Amino acid sequence: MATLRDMTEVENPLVTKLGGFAVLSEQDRLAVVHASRIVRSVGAHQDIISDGDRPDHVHLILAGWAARYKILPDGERQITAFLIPGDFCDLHVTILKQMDHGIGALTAVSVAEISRREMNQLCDDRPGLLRAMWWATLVDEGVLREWIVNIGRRDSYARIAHLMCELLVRMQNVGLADDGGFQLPLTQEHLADALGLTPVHVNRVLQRLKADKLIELGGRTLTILDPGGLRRAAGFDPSYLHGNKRTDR
Amino acid sequence: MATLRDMTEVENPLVTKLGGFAVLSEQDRLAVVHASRIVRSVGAHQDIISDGDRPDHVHLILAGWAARYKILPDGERQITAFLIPGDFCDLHVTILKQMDHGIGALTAVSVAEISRREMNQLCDDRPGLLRAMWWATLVDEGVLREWIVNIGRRDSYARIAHLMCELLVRMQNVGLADDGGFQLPLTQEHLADALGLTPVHVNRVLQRLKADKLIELGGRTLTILDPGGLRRAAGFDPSYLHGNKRTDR
DNA sequence: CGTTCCCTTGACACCGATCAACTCTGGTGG
DNA sequence: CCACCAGAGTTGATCGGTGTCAAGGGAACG
Repeated sequence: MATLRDMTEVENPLVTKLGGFAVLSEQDRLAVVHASRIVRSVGAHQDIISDGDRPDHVHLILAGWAARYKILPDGERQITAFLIPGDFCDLHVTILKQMDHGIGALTAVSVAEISRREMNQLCDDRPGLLRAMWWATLVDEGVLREWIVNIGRRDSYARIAHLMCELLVRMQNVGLADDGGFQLPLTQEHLADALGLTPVHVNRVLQRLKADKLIELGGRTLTILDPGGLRRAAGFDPSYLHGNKRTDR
Repeated sequence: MATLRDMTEVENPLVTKLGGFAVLSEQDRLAVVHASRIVRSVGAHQDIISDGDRPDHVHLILAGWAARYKILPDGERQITAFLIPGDFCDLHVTILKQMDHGIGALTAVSVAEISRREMNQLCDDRPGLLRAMWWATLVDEGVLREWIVNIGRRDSYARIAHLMCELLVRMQNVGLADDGGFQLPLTQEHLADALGLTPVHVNRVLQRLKADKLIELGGRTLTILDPGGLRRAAGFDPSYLHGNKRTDR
């Protein structure tokens, strides 16, 4: 029978994600799990970190969805990233004076809080982990660039399709999705704020994606009916996610 | 009379940029200059690095303008970053298998090529530099996020104004601009590809910015006539650039 | 059983795209 | 020195994708 400890190890999404990139030793895995032991729960619609904060520890999402966002003077919101289990909120923000954006919980979220000191030690002691976390950081940067491309140059139909393709791969990389789909707890307003559209228009485009038999979306679950068709509609090329062993062909 | 060597030291834009963030020792400065000794010239419209490359050394822009870009299946281009003197093209790409985007020279460009090994040594020997380069990396990430906000939520007028505000600060940070303006060698098509607009529309908006006496733009030089007005029009908040001592109030 | 999100729908407005000239400028070669 | 040419900027007419506004419907939850 699995002990609670075993289960925590198995389910740590960061271990899953990094393990898809590099071979981690048993000690690497244990070190990550150990570092994630201090957990804070954040309710939906609460900030995990606010604009202007200077956190003294690093936050790692263990469960639930969050979003990086900025608020404009006129009150409009732009989401710059969706954070899912295994994602760091602020891996290196201690170098800067303060956060230049907020991170809000979209659902109930569990975050691990890892002290600066422990983080440094982790990187010093386990170069394999350091390298793997570097990789994760660079992938995050690639995602940012792809979002610029998505918002700047794709029409609303391809844009929404592209986001879904990306989220599918990322959810697979942490073991939270199979080929058929995953839990997507976002409202149409969240999608709109991430994609530079209005909720009304997102609604209409989602209906077209459903009518075209590319997806099903209801309750809080997204089903990908036609992965190839969705990728084609999106012009999705996953190379910017830099190959997880699990999801690469 | 200044020797060539002296001039190189004084003018190295990375030294200027990092010096705006942290106090660098004379040795730090010399180390940067020494590392930048191998220079390659790239003609306008040439790629400095192409999509799919796996460079074995790091590229640092010493003079001229370049752009990160991605080409979509339908041939459309999206620029995801403008690179100016003092900017790294690919600071950590050696961790990844290959580039997921290209970097093209917009003007004639001088790039320093710094070997992976030398880069590592630099960071190991000079923790002050390591920290300063971390800072530069985090600022680059902040810029990416701000571009998402810019394209996603600002109309074309504020969008173009915002880019100009950003470029002004960044050019000031490397000593290539005063309060009044700077050399801007971009075509209207470059601006369009960066901002998710068409060249025709960029043209019309530029005319409005001129008519409103916010800027002058002709030849290859941008003059900011009304910095306050431009910032207001853009909704520009420079905090995402994380404070250079030179340009902070 | 009511309240509160969230989703949905329709009519209409408008920003920015598209298409197709035309002009200007700087560089090049005769 | 001038004629040409290519690349960049400019202009006008028109189109269409997405935004806006306003109202209604439905499901979850106390």
